[in-house]
Amino acid sequence: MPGRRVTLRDVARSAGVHSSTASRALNAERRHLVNGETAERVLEAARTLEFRPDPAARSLKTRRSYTVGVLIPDLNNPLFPPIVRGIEDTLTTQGFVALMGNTDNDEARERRVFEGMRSRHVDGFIVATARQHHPLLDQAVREELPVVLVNRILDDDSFPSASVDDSMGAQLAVAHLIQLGHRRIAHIAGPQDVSTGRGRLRGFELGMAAAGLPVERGLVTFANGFTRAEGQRCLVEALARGRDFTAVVAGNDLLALGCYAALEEKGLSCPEDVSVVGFNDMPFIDQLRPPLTSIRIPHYEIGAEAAFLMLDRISQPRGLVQAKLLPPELVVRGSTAPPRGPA
Amino acid sequence: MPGRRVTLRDVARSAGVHSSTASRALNAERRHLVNGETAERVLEAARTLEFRPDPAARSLKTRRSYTVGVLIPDLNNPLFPPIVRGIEDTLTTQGFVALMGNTDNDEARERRVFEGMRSRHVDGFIVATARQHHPLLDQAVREELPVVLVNRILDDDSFPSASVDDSMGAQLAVAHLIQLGHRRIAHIAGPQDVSTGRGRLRGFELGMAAAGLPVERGLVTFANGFTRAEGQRCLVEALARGRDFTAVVAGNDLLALGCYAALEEKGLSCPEDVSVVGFNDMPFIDQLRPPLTSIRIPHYEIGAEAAFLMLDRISQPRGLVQAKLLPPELVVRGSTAPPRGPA
DNA sequence: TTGTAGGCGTTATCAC
DNA sequence: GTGATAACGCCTACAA
Repeated sequence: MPGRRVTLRDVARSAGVHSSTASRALNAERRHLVNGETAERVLEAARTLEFRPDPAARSLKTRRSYTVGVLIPDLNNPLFPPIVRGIEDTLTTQGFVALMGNTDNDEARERRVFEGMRSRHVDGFIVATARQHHPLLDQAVREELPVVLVNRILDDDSFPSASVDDSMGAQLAVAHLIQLGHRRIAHIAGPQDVSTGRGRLRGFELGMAAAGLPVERGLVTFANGFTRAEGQRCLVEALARGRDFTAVVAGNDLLALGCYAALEEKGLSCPEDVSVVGFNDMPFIDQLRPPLTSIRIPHYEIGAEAAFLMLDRISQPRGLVQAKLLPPELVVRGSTAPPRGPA
Repeated sequence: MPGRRVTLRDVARSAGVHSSTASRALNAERRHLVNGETAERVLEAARTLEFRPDPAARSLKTRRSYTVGVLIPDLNNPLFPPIVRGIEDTLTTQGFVALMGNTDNDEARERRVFEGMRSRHVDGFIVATARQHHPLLDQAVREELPVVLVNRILDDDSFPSASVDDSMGAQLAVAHLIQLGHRRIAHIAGPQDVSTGRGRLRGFELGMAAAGLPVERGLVTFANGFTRAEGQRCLVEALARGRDFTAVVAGNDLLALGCYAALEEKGLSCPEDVSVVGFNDMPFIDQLRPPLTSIRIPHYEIGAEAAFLMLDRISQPRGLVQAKLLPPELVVRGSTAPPRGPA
């Protein structure tokens, strides 16, 4: 029934004050400049009128758009929906909104999306696509646009970031297998040009070292992508070198699915012949045969954390650059068991 | 290196005209009101100065934002990522951008998201959350904001919509089972207050009728939600009535997963004892045991189609109201087989 | 503590 | 065909 939109003046009129007073009362940072009782009246009026400040008008004045650009490779990757939700839910609490863009890891597309957002004056970029060298990030920095990385880290800590402790995750996986009695453990490592691939490999090595186990050359195989096909190729390759391992830590769940396929192809069974641990705890992997043991990553929380970092950044562009590292969690299912024979 | 932002006045000054003239020259629709030569000069100036109109200012005046709000229940539902990508990819080609909001089917949250978008002057709403009665839609209509439904239809054709032919999908499933030799087929029907639930039930009935098979009372069980738990509950219930069916058409894949669980619980096997057909062809259901036969829905295309309808709507608010119905496709996998004994 | 006035960048509506 | 002026809704010096 309101029909027309409610403006600040309407609120002011209804509260019997001037619009500037209303403005002050409604802004938490300037509320102290106004009589407590008056402020209360304004807030009350705003509430009953369901006043919503117009971001366009505000933006015109403050040079803020209350909008954040989110760059992800591909929303269809099940990793990203929960991250995006975490981002969105958090931004919403502060009246911000997210513009989402899929880049498909395609440079031209990435640039197009970036420009589209920049021209809409986004207040910052949350980026999930960071490779080691990234011209877009440089440009954002030049234009003093805040950038927060999510789920990826660069080697130098030049950007705030929210991600999972990949190394710890891989260590959890290795420790679990060792506790089951495994001694010879293989690793299908993800691409080494992204931080997740590197971190998990390092964790694997650290985990083995912590148990005093050598990581021999043949135990690590490098995948060219986080795909099922690559997982299959790599494990087949590793098996071809002579199956001297009883367990595999896969760089992520898709690689683990590839391991399932490779084992089936070679007539081996999981977990009887080879235990498999995934990474990410994707939806529905508990429905696989066998249900996949995996490292659960708090994706939603990572997204939320990234959004918090962005909000910080927007209000304090020169603030501390933080790298939030969230702890992963081991989820034991049916794909891991003690090794068959004596090690 | 520009440092300061370039405004319309800068362009005007540089071209030696008044800002209103510059504005006209830069707007393709009003360019004819201005001397061709002058216009050329303005455009040239704009180009060299790298002028970018401020969307906030423009939006404040025109109430247009080149932005479309997308309301979905929950991005984590694997249905939606491809739909959203279809929407986004299509909008992008016309310089539009999507604001995404998750409602969790919660009315308060829905309203908040809606308001946030409205206040950002979105040019329209693409809505995936339509139940039969929907105050938000009424409000949008009152404010003359275009609304397009995606993946849902209302009974009256009051809104443009893009969705799949649910009835045809269920008919495909039934026909497939009949061809395998099944005669007594059960249906786990989804909630009847959403169009997908109703459409699939109708398709089931039509498919049975087309084969001259009766749909007896006990063969249809109604789920209270599209969840695995409900699927399990319903099939257990159906089995308890006396297992006189050899196949089940589930209202969607999650319900089908529940059927798997129910069969396991009762010591029955799929497809030997009971064939199961899902609906949606979610990612990774080909990895289940057995891989699930399902009805594939062209989600990306549905999203793209919805975006096209929205763009039409924005340029012609009074245009024809179209309901696009895309055809689904049967994907046969391991969960369906001929019935064991003679019917 | 509150009000006044002016402006953010753009476009619509008048005059000329 | 072009220029002047006012407004969109909000914020913020500055004055009272």
